[in-house]
Amino acid sequence: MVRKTKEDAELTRQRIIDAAKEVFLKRGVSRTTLEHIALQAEVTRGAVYWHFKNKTEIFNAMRDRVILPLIDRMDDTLAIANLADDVDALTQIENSMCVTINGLNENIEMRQIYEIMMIKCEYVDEFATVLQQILNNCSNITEKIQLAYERAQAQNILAPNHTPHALALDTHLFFSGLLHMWVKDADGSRFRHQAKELIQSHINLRRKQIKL
Amino acid sequence: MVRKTKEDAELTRQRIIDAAKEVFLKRGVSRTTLEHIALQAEVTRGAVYWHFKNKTEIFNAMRDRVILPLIDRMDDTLAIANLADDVDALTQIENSMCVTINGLNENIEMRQIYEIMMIKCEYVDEFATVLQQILNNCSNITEKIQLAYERAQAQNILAPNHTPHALALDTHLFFSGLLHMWVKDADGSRFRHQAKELIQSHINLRRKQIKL
DNA sequence: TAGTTTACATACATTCTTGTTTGTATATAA
DNA sequence: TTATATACAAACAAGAATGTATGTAAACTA
Repeated sequence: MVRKTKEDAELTRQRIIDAAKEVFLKRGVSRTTLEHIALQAEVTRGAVYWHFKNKTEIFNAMRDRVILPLIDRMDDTLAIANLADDVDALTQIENSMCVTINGLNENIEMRQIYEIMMIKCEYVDEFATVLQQILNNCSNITEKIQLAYERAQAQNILAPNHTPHALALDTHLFFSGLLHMWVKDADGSRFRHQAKELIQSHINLRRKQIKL
Repeated sequence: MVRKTKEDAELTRQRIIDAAKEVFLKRGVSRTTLEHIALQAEVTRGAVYWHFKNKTEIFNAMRDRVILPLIDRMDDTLAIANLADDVDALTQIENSMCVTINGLNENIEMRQIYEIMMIKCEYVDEFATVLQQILNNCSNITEKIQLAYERAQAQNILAPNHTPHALALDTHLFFSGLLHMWVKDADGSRFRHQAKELIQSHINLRRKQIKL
């Protein structure tokens, strides 16, 4: 039997992405051949070439599976709308970071794809554009964090003598480093188990101390 | 003419490493072939195979050129010996980070090799061990930073309510993120130009505020 | 100064990948 | 119900890349 229904076809497409993810993780993106992916997906290269133009397209499809939802969630957590709730702006920032860490902890796929993107992919040629997207994303997030810090300042919960801009950059770099280490620390002995404490302590450093 | 003197041979060895660096940067480590490297070095693959067993060995040789000296320099800056000078422990930490940023600013080769290691290399198989080395290095640096924070505490220049351990991890993650962004921000528009200010502000956040 | 080793260049064999082409059974649309 | 497009499998062709084997002239050594 060859021809499948549209639903079946979409299913194989997803299985190819799944397969690619597994192989990318094991062998790195560059060393992965379409044959590897096809084998893992239990189809032939014919199927792979039918659904995707090349490896880059598969990579992007895989990436979209986690990146798009994630950005949304971070945005949500940092949104001004949440001001209505009882969380202050600093807690908002803390939560926005914890949301991502939670995602990594609970969602195996997200963990895998992050690992691929961070240490199993070379950002050259076609992949250089991905890097630009990542950088743009960083700018966006930093801006939103800065807005949150400004709100924190207005709420008078921020330790004095620091500008929201500098704080936002510092937080973003901290978080960026945390994500990298979280991913690299595969056995979880160094960073993973204390990620949340690190985030808390990072935010507490910025909180105005209550005078006794 | 074929046979060269020992000095000449060492020279071609270095030229091969130089060439590898250039090609790695352009094409990524995986996509680089020994033929590419040979061409860039204006030798044949025969010469490359004479000096190196394979691509991994070239990569490691390249890596050693910057990693080994760098670790030494960071260690020096954080060393207790410097206590004799007039720099306090927090300034020591600040300096240790600035030393690396300075290196990146001034040393093209260091910049290039960092870029290769961070975004142009896939850490799988033989390269997985490199990742472990990097992680170990991170632990060492964090420990030394922690010691410096403990000294800062003893010097009574540290803001209260924060443990040296947490501060050290936070600083290390910040710095790790900074390095990553510094490298990714190739056009220098986002991070490179303000790296030092970011470091300063990161350290100032920890400094006990002088009471007015 | 003759033999040996070095520092490569050249040539070869093999395997891996890729992209394309062709074939085909079956959904689906008209 | 028939024509066409779909969703693949299978085969093909061509080029890359690797590792090794062989050749060789000059440097070094005894």
